[in-house]
Amino acid sequence: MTRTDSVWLRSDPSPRTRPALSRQRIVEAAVHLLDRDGIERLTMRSLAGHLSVTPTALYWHVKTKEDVLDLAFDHVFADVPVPPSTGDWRADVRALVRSWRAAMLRHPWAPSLVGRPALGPNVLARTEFLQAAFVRGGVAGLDLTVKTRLLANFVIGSAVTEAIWRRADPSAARGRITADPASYPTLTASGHLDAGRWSDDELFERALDAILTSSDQSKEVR
Amino acid sequence: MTRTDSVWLRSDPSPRTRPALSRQRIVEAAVHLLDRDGIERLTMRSLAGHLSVTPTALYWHVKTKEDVLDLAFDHVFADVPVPPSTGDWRADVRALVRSWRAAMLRHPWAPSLVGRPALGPNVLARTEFLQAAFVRGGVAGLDLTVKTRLLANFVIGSAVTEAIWRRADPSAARGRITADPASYPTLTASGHLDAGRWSDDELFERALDAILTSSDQSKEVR
DNA sequence: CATTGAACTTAACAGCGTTAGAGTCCTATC
DNA sequence: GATAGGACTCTAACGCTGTTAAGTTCAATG
Repeated sequence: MTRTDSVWLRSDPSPRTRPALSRQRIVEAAVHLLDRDGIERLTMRSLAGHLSVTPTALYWHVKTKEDVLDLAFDHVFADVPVPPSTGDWRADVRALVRSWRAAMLRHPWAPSLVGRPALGPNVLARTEFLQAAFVRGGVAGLDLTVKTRLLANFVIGSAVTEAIWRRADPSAARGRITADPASYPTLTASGHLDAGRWSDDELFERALDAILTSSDQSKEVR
Repeated sequence: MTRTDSVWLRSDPSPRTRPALSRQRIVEAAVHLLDRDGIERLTMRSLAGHLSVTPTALYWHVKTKEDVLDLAFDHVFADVPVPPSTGDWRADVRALVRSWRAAMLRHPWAPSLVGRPALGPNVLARTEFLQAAFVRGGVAGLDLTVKTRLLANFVIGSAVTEAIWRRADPSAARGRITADPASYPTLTASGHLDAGRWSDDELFERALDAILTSSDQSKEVR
C-alpha cells in the first residue's frame, strides 16, 4: 500500500496560495527591465519570462502593454519622494524641479514616454507640490498657470534632450554641424553640441535661474 | 501580319523608365499618412500601399522604418520656412520660436518623436537661426548656450504637452484631479487642466515673455 | 548582343501584442 | 465535507509587424 499523500508524490509542496502576480510586481519588473535593457527590448514575453509566468498571465492584471508603460512611467516618480516643503517657497520650487529632472534621467527610457498623458498619482503629486509652492509665494490666476506650465514644460524638454544625447553618439552629432560650417556658422563657432564644454547640470541650473529670476521680477513690478 | 509594336499590344505604354519611388516621395507620403491616420497606424505596408508599391520596395530607398520617421519629423520643419531675420533680434527670436511650435502642432504626431536625435537639415537650420539672433543681440559664451537650450527645451516641452491634451480627453484628465480634492487641493482650486480657461496660445506667449524678459534683464545687469 | 546594375517583386521568417478557452486552485457556502 | 464559483494561470493560436533573401525586369553601356 503506497501513501498517496507523500510530499514526493504531490506536484507542488505549497503552490501559490496567494497570487504570484500583481500590478505592483509587474510594474517593478518592468522598470527593472527597462533600466537594464532599454525600452525597445521590453516585450510582454520578456516581462513575463522575468516573472516566471506566461505572457498571457499579465493580461489578468493589466489591460495592455501601454498600461504597463504608463504605470512604469509614473513609478519613476515614486522612487524620488516629493521633497518636504520648507519655509522658503522659492527653494521648494527649485528642489522639486531638480528632483523631477533627476528622476527622469535616472531612468533614461522615461523621457521617451512623455508623449502620452501622464496622470499617475506620483506625477500629479509633483504638480500639486509645485503649484502649491507658487501659491505660497503669492502667485495666482493666469500667472500661476503660466509659471506652472513653463516649469513643467522646461523640465520635460530638458529631460528629453538630455536623455537623447546620453544615448546617441555626441561626436557624430557634432559632425553633422562641422561638416557644413557654411550652413551653420554660428553653431560651429559656439561649439553647439560640444560634449563636456559645459555640464548638463550647470546649463540646467543657469536656465532655472533665468526662469525664476524673471518670476521674482514680474512679481515685484506688480 | 500583325503589328507587334502596336500601343495596345505593348504591356505598358511607358513603363517606369524613371524610378517611381524616391526618398522625397516616400517622406511626403509618410507625412500625409501620419497627418491623416496618426502615428500608430503608419506601417511600412500602408505606406507602400499608398505609393502603389510593394513594402520591400521602400527598403531600396530607406534603411529602416525609423529612417522614415526621422525624415518625416525633419520634413515638418521644411513646410514652415525659417522667417527672415529683421533688424530686431528679439523679434527674430520670438518669430522663430512661434513658428517652431506652430510647425509641430500642425502635425500632432511630431511631438511624440522628440525622443530621438533630431539632426535633420531643417531642424539644424532653425537652431542656427535662433542662436544667430542671440549672437546679434550680444549674447555669448555660457549665456548663449543656456538661452539656446532653454528656449529649445521650452518649445519641445510645450509642443509635447499641448499635443497630448489635444488628443486626450481633457475632462477625463480633469476628473482625475477633482476625484481626489484632498490630495490635490491647489490643482483643484486653480482649475489646472481646465480646458478653455486660457488658451494654449496665450499661455505660451506669456511664458515666452517671461523667458525673454529675464534675458534682457540679465543682460542689463551685466 | 551580352553584361551590368538600379529598381522593384515574390516569398518567407521570426517576433510581436493580444484573444479565446480551458484548466487549476483557493475560498466561501450549504 | 461536498460543491459552486470566482480568482488566477496556462495552452494554443491569430493577425500583424519590420525586415531579409533571392529572384525578376529593364534601361543603359561596352
